[in-house]
Amino acid sequence: MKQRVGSLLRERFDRDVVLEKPKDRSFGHFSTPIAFSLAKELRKSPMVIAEELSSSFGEADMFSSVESVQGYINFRLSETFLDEYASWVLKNQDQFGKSDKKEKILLEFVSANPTGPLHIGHARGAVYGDTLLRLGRHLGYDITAEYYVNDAGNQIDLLGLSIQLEGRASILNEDVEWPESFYRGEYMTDLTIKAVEKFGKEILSDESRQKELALWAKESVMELIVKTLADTNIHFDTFVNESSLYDDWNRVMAKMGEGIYKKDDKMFIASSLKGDDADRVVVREDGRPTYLAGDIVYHNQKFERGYEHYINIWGADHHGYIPRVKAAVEFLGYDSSKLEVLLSQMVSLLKDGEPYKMSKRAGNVILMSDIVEEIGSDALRFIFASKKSDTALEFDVEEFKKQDSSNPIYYIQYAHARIKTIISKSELSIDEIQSTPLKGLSADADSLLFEALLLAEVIEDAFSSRQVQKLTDYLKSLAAKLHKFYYDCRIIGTEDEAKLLKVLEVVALSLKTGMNLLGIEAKERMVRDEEETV
RNA sequence: GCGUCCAUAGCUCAGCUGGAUAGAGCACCGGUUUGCGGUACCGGCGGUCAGAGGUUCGAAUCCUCUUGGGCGUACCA
Repeated sequence: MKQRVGSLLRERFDRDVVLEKPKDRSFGHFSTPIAFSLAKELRKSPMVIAEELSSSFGEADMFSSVESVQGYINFRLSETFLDEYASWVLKNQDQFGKSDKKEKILLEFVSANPTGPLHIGHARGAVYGDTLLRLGRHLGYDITAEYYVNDAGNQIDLLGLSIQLEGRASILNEDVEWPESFYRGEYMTDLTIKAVEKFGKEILSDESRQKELALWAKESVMELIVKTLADTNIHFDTFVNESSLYDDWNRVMAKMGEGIYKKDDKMFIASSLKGDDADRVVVREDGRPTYLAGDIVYHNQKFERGYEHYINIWGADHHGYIPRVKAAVEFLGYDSSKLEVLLSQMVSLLKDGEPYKMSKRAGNVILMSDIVEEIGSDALRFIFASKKSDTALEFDVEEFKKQDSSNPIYYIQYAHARIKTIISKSELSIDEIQSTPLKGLSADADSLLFEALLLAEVIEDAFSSRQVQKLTDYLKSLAAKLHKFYYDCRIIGTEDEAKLLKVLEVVALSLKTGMNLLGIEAKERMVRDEEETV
């Protein structure tokens, strides 16, 4: 819609035209301040220019009016145009807001270590990534959702050791010496019990079997992670294990060419040549690779698989890694601008006003699965999707647990359910409603319809700017308009019933499409939760 | 120190390809259609957009500096 208006104006004026939403809908559907920017070169006042330009439009079927007001040019779309679009959308519901993008994108997100369950911080990145995935696919992009499993290195050794220690302490009742860092928490107790069931108690005291134990535990933790994600409607296409990448090690190092060098028996990446603060160790003296080594082989593998664009979603605490990985990509001979790293900022929690420090090793974490269980996947997804991902977010767990109408998800779902209810109450058939021409709509109905049709623009904007909160904001505002309209305007039994229901159909479709893109269920009927009746 | 993200209403946050009077929710106060779900709607209260310069016809939005915070600055992941 906006694209069509935009391209029409571009042809007309032979330049890009800024199109915006007028502050007040009574001005029209779109407006442009172009007269202000033309004022200087034409040496005329903006008012005069706007006046001339607007009167030059005359008869264009897209617009019912083009007016100049104080230098702005305001466009009002014709009812014919809006009706055609509305009718098309209702006939082709699953096409609403789709586009014909083709690019192949590899989207990597979550990638939490397989050493423990997902916590609330992971949940944010997971929701952000999955929402982008849904938006992108809707627009036609060919996106692969990938999870990188760090199943090599220290943390895996530590996982095996932690289970042994836990078992020796709690099952064999030995006095054990705890190292400085180790994994603990409820899941470790469960894992240890399961490990003993599977392997017998002997494995707890046999240091040589630590690796075996760790690899088994890793699989078990991954199952847990996958289940938690699935409970939030998040699914991955591919999982890449870090451990599987090292067969390629020598070839990749050779490919790095001058980007890699040996010094003091260690291997370094010359990342300082590519804008990093310093060169980084890739292989230690004892031959063990560092964390960065995995990322180098992994990114090489990604680029060899051949996508047009790569998106990584990382926790913001990893932002220092961006220059290193980009440097590696360049040394490998690829265009690092194809790699886009998006950061998901920290989530800090309060509990009853007190800071709640998250630390996986301490075992004192808020688990994603617990929150999903408490407030449901829909609310969790909505809350994270509605906050800019690169801004730190703080909230009180207690408040997060509330399940009343202060949660905007209920507000939006109620709007959708209200429409479905009223349509079921009407005696008109769906066909009668959808085939009614939209003529002579009130200003409010016209405005509501227009707003609902804007979904397509919102989806495109939200994805291309990677700002998924634009969609939640839009849905909140559309729901608010619906509720207000519903309150102000009687529908059933009026002579406008068919037209108005058609408008509401479009609103419902827009809300439903938007919610589905957020991975949220659009309810047909709201059922009040069983409250504890006192 | 350096890098990076940020600072908008009492609280949580939108708005930032520069544009018409800076928005929403929560909280607080007061109201609501002889009608379709009151899980709704309306009004009030509340802002030197951290501060200072600059660019511009026009700045919350762009640039510089200052202040105050989060995160990073590992041969940890």
